[in-house]
Amino acid sequence: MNVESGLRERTRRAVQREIGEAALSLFIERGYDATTIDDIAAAVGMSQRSVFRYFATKEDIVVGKMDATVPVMLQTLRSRPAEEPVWTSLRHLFFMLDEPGRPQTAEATHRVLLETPALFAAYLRKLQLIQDAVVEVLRERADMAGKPYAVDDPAPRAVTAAAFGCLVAAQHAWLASGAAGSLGDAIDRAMATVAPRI
Amino acid sequence: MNVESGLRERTRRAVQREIGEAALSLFIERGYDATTIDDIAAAVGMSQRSVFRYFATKEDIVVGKMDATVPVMLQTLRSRPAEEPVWTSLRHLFFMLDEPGRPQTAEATHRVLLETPALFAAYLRKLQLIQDAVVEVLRERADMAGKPYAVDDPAPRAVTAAAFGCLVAAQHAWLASGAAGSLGDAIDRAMATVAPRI
DNA sequence: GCCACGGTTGACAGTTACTGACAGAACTGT
DNA sequence: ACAGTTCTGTCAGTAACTGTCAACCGTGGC
Repeated sequence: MNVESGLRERTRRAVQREIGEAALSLFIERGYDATTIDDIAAAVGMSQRSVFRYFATKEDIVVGKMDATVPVMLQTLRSRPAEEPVWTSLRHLFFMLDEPGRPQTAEATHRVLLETPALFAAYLRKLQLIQDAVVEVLRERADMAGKPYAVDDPAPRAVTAAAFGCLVAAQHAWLASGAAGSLGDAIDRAMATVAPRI
Repeated sequence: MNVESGLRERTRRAVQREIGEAALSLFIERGYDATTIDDIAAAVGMSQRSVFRYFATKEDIVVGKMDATVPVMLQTLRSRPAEEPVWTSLRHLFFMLDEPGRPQTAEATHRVLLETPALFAAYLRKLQLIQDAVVEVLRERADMAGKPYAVDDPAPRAVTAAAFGCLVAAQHAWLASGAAGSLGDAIDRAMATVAPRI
């Protein structure tokens, strides 16, 4: 039994998912701060202690699921052609954030995420961690293309930060517009206003 | 007696400053998480309750002082010529972050700020709040220059986010280099790698 | 069918960041 | 000196965590 697919691991993920969905409903319904861990535990019929066995922190119940998308994002980035402009490659990272499947809850989720101070802060920090991983891949990519960045060259980090900044700006703009149109279009518009100097 | 300069207000700021400095020393010395509010209160000889009368949260002891720089930043931005490229104007916002006067503590402060998860998250969120104010001024500026942004144009927010992203990237790069050179130079290098599409 | 075992769970106690209430001390303007 | 405001410490309470431990439960060996 490897780590990936044991029964234990599967049930664990199922429980985690169930807690996450119940918690998100409560957060959307009555607000993040007004929802206690005990409320969430009661909603899924377990003790507070057990909820903390599945999520390290309350914020993690919302932003923790982003960890799962990181390997996919990195794989996406690695699979892009080496000659493609960096900005284009970075834009492809954000396609998976376009929340396929639940159009009506996407807005409510975004609202809770961006408008709850504690959650928004946790989200921004998580994005920074993702950026660290992305920068590493960008460096790999430049190495393989025969044009490695100097170790102290801030370019990959700065360009990545600019792209993620555009992402957050797009999410804000999209929410402000009442979630009119697709989030993907909002990201496109935001990223069209800035570009790396090649 | 107006709000600005009464004796009460001055002593209040003095106490706030004293708490801030004592807390920062402790954070640098033994780490943010390992320092309790009671430790800080004891260091300045007051009760825990009183510390919370000067700072809303523990993170605020570190990032709260940024609030004071916001009006200055906005004034700086407003005083820039309207024809100046936005990117140049934004770069001028960051000059005041170059920490004049305390070169050796600047590195330690940055390290605590960027390497303590809770603090880093609070810092990123604070930067977002500053960005909101900056975006407003950019819109004012465009209005007065006779070329207003459309209400749903993500450009000012995206460009601002990109600039602040470069700032954070520069801070990371500067720290990673062991604080070699000035932070201002690091910001220049980071911002040189990206530019708005005019 | 039974038992040993690793992982899971709930109950409990403890720490820490915060908040509200209140009474007394200190300070301010007159 | 007095009245009103502000500051302060104390106390009690909430909520997010964390460690501990005994009971429980599904899996595999016999």
